Amino acid sequence: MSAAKEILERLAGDSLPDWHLVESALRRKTLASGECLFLVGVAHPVVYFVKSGVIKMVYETYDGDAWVKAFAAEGRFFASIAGLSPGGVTSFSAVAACSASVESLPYHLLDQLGDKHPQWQRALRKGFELYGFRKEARERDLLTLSAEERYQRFIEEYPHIAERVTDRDIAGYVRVTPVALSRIKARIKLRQMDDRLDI
Amino acid sequence: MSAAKEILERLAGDSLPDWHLVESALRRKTLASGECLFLVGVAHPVVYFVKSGVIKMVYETYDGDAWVKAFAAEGRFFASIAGLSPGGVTSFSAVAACSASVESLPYHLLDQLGDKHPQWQRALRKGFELYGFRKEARERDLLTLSAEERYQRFIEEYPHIAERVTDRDIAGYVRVTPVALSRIKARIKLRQMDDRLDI
DNA sequence: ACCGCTCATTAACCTAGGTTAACGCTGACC
DNA sequence: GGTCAGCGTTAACCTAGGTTAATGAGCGGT
Repeated sequence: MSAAKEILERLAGDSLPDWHLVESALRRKTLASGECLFLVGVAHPVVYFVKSGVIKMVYETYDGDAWVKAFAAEGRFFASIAGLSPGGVTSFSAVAACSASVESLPYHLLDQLGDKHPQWQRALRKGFELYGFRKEARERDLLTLSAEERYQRFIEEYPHIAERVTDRDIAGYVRVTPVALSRIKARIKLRQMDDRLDI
Repeated sequence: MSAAKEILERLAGDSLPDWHLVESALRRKTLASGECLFLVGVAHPVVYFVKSGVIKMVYETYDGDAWVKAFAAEGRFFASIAGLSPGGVTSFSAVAACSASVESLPYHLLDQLGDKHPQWQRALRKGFELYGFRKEARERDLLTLSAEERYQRFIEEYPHIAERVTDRDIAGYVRVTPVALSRIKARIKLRQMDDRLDI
């Protein structure tokens, strides 16, 4: 059975009708590390589901830095919400942070299914609710934690992602430069050694 | 006509049935500046609508700083998404940033209306979609802009809020200390004077 | 085996912002 | 009218992180 279906039905709390429509619209794509799924600033009303690997969503600034908005690993849906609504364009790019495979689905199909079946509308609503919940947490981390705390939390919370992406990308997620991240790691290691000596 | 109703029906793209249920569940509350609507860490499945004034949503850290997650002014809905789901607790506090009046609505009513009427489910979904869109923008600002840029963007984008809340709260939103914000303002003013002399 | 690439680390220097403290202003409350 | 508390500003000092550059390790391509 499709992993995506299972996740959506858990969201809806119900079985989802017309799944065959999803099945036939679904496109599978395999990506090498560094390969781009979509670029910032384009109309792209598509929702993705990660089958394997890690996708990073990045904001590129005018002066060439790339900050990592979020990672999506196996079992996660993602999309640029700004790029979903008619006339909207994506607000970030999506790039494979390691070799990955994804499934894609045109958003208008989900929208139609939502209008047709309350179960689907509910699944979508719960999906956005969950998205809002996650964004709240990310916003809180960016507002209230120091760079070092954000790094520590990231590797504790997402070890399965941390071990597969480069330190450079982790730095982009923590919102420091790779140089600063290297210093932070050295600082933590030093402190751990001190702690051991203190016993 | 209720301003909240108008906004919700625009989201749904349709008229909303059973509005009388909302009408009779709605509670109005007036708040003096600094008065608290709800505290962090409590079960609070309530959605608010701002009739007048400005509400600030704040994260309190263990060492006593208060960072401003967001402001909500007239015409905005808000809630702690984490506090909406059964068993969840609010992830921030809501406090009046100036004298304000709000309407409140138990979330379970909206949830029920959503299960009962597709128009409501759609309104809720669109509401969360909009919330996600806003959170995406906030996250991007925190990730890609400097403190000074965040301040400039805030006063340009929300002048009607900036003029009514304290600099202290603006600093909390921009994610700097009040002292640093004062320096930033001085820096900007100095540059503007230089610009004028350069003509 | 060699080249060339990207990545992680380290050092040196610089800057923005945090911290603490002092000062003046305003507005609420006796 | 006097007192007090909170706010915004400024100054002095400190620290975390940005910037630039050099170094070395790993690795795919030839």
